[in-house]
Amino acid sequence: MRGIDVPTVREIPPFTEMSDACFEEVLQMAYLQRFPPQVQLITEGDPADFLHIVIEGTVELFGTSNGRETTMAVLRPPSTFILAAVLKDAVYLMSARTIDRARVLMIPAENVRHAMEEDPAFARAMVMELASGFRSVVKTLKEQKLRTGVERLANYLIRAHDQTGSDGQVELTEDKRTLAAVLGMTPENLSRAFATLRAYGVEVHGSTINLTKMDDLIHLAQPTPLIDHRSI
Amino acid sequence: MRGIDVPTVREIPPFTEMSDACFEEVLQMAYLQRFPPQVQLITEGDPADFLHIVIEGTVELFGTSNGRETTMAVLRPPSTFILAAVLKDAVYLMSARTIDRARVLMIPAENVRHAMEEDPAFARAMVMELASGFRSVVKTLKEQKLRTGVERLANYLIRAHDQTGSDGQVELTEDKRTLAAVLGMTPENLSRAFATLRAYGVEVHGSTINLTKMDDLIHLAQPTPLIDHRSI
DNA sequence: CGAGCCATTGACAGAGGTCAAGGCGTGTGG
DNA sequence: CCACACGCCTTGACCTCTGTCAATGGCTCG
Repeated sequence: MRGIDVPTVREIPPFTEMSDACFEEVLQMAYLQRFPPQVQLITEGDPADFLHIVIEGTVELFGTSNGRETTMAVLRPPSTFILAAVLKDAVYLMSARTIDRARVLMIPAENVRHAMEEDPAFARAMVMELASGFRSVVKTLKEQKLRTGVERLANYLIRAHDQTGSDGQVELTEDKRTLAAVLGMTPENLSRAFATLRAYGVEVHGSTINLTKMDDLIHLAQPTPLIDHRSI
Repeated sequence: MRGIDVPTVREIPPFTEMSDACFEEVLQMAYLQRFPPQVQLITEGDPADFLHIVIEGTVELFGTSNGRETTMAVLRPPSTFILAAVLKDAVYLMSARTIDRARVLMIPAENVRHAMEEDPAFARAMVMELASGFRSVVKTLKEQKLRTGVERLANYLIRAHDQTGSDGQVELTEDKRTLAAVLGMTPENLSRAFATLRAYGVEVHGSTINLTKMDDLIHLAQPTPLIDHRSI
């Protein structure tokens, strides 16, 4: 293994319950690499040679077709990505690039598949990871098809609010350009969506957002655990 | 097992490589049920008690929120659905209803998870199924976000054409109302999309479609294996 | 033959993208 | 210290895509 802080990696979900022998073997051929912002890590259509795990920083998954581009997900640690492609020994369906400076652990696909054969606990963890990923994409698709842009923004703010202080204030963790991509709209449209939400007590001061009429906002957003509850 | 034609079930992908003992045990508690058209099989938000496998007929997965509804997928045999919810012992994220008359095999979630622990071949088949499902949803999301309605229809016709005779003729396997749902648009919009495609050699005669200018149609549709290739 | 469903078409409205212009803050260089 | 340039965000005008509502025509089935 190259450049790896072993104890840190050992605490990341897919590895916590792994046998020592398999852990050793998997890390044997793995890389831990640092990347500057805006570096493309993988390209859709390429064979899936490595399983990727975000250890630090932020990574964006995106898709392209017909000259258009769309953000599929934004990942923060600890997140595994392109697991399905690795298991099926297929090509990547999405591309990935860093947003922040980031550290990414890369494990050869071969070793991942082998470790799953050998170590039932690791296999179970990977299956759970895959199932969670599946459900995430389903929620994203539901959100995309069932909500307007304004509603997606409102629900995003409510989620961010619940996950942090819940004190009526939200600090955006990404610039608005990126937030627009996450929410599946253009930056211009995001500005308009914020303007629309002013009537629902959403006050924008740079990257700080105050929510002064939570009841009104929730009434507009209609959050549901079947879309908004991350990790269910 | 109740009402099950054992040899038939044995030939369905997840069961082909299963050990006899596990196969017996799984089927022990399973139901094979017949349903008339338009019957709701599962409801989003309910706990995932059974893994479902479509043996015959057509099943639609759909999602609801805020009084709106959207089709997530249309399944034909042999298709497993809601596998992720079963593995995570979570609630359904989608609802399901029959379109046709259908036969569905239902296996208690408990037994599925137990069989995966006991039978590595079955576990592997289930993981492959889950990974394939994941990639399907990703493709659906990409198609939804990157293509207009007209483009989605054009690509659907090209896929249908390639999968059947490839003789310039396509026979629609569902009524247009359902096709519109599959493509994520209203029936009115589907009609207009067909009208738009007339200029690209698409001639509609009831449920028979003639494609007389494949080159033009392909040029418009810009198909890509990373969205359109089913089972990659 | 009539009821009812489906598909089609037209008119309209809303959501969202594109293009262009301008404001504001930050940082750099004179 | 100020001037300028650059990037990001915002705003306005406009257009496309899509959904909604309503009316019509065709088909099937009782």
